[in-house]
Amino acid sequence: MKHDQSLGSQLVGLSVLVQRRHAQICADHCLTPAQAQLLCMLKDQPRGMSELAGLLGLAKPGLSGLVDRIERRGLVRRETPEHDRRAVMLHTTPLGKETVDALWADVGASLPDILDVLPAEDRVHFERMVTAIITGPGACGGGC
Amino acid sequence: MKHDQSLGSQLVGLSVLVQRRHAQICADHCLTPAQAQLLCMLKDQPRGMSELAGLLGLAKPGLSGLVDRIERRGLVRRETPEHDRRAVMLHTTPLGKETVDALWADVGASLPDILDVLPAEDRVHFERMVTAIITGPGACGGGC
DNA sequence: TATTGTTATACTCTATAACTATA
DNA sequence: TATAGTTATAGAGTATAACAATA
Repeated sequence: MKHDQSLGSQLVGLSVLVQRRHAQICADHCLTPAQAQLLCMLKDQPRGMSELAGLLGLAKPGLSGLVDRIERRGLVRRETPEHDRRAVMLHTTPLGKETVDALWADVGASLPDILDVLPAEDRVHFERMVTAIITGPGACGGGC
Repeated sequence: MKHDQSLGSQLVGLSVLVQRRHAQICADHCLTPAQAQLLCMLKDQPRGMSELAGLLGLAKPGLSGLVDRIERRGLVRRETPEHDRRAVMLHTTPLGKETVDALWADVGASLPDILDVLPAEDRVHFERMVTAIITGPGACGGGC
């Protein structure tokens, strides 16, 4: 068996493969991957800008712009809590919720296709290992 | 065992994890991930712009700009073959070769850390499965 | 003074359309 | 006419620095 790539570069290859497909699915829903990730983190609870910037691994100005663009499209809404008028809580709108639900349904339905090359019992094993990796130490919450 | 995420979204999560680390390693070498991927594809052979655009999944104008930026830094060199003076062959310079070799050594050395949560025999199995996925149908050559 | 966010600026990546030079 | 690349333009993403408002 040929083995001319390091495990590191194979992981990058897998990641590129997944991200290309993911970007295509996002585009089908008129979203960018960054917007999809942001929406996903707001799906179940509103969050403040600083918290979100941390979760997404972004600097705050970058998040401000990201939020501007999807707020313009009516997918999220900025709200100022009374107890701290510096802060902003970000909520999804009903349209935003609907959009992100439809997106993740598609992601769940078509991304796992890339595992079709594996025999069924390997797919189950693979899934367990991926779960361990993304919930282990070093996980960044990026996948939402 | 809790299981509240689809396999699709877990794959995206893994991919985000890998890409964040990869982007950091690229930054340590003063490269963006797109530049790293381009250099990697030129590592062993010169290529034409159209071929590269296809391999990278880019439109040709996007590639022109990408090449401009790393050519300015002396990592690649445009060359016109005599037999077709419309064409451009892209070569890595010695500096480019050195840079990409150092980068991929670091990727190979530190990216596999994310698998430390798995027992050793699982890591071997995981690696075999990743190899199958990225060399299977649907593979895009993106990982280089 | 410290914290929360935004504005200003700049650069990279990427897309589409129009263009140039060569075949 | 068809092909190989480039230029023009635009929008998204992200970074740093400077700023405003509130605590």
